Amino acid sequence: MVTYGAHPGWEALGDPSRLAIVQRLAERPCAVGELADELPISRPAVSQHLKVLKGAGLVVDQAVGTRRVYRLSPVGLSALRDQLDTFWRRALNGYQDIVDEAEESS
Amino acid sequence: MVTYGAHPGWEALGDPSRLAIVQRLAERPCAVGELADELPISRPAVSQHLKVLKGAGLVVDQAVGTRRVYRLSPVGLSALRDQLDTFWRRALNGYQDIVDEAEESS
DNA sequence: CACGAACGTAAGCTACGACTTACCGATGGT
DNA sequence: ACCATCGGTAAGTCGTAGCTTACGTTCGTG
Repeated sequence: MVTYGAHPGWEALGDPSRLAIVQRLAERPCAVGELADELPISRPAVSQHLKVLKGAGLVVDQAVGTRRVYRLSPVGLSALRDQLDTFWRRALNGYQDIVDEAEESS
Repeated sequence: MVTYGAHPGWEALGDPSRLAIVQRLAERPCAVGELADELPISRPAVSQHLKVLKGAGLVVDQAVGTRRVYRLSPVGLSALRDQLDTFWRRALNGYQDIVDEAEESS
């Protein structure tokens, strides 16, 4: 298993179906059935994926009558965004800024 | 499976071991053996992960004598960065910019 | 020229995750 | 009160990703 203590959002976005769900939710908030209609998987499969995305803090849900509307969570996405931005910035300047000093975050 | 035509980088970063490798490479360029020493997996395992990361365009390798030094690829990371930034921005403003055009009725 | 170091690849095993069908609870309308 | 809709959960199957060991190859060094 070996969790490495990484943000669960990366594993959540690693699945193609979940990334597709996130892409749909980036366009508009959706109920479970709507997502299942647009995707080549069953509705329970979508439900399970949403559970993972919710556990990773990437989506939030809201009960509307008998339906549950899901939408993206800005706070959850910002964590991944910042980390990926760090990777990109480090790679961009050719590791120039590493020479001086190191500050760590576990 | 069902590829959805997504960027392969998401699946590449979805594995905890590969994310750990990327984190190490974000600090400094590394050879395969160096990464294997810092990680709880064997050297061939690291090699296979690097192959996936390279296929996704997230890392580039350079032969230095008998060693292969890997480092992050800015261009590969920027694609993921932009997409994740789009997700984040859409979620942040509460889908305000979508309301005008799209209208659904069931 | 031979030996060791560093790496990639092949083969094989194992475990986990993604998916399905079936079932059940909750909500809303008539 | 009844029924239909919507969604989460359980149980079970199956594919495949990830890991290891073993081997082949390249490069540098004595």
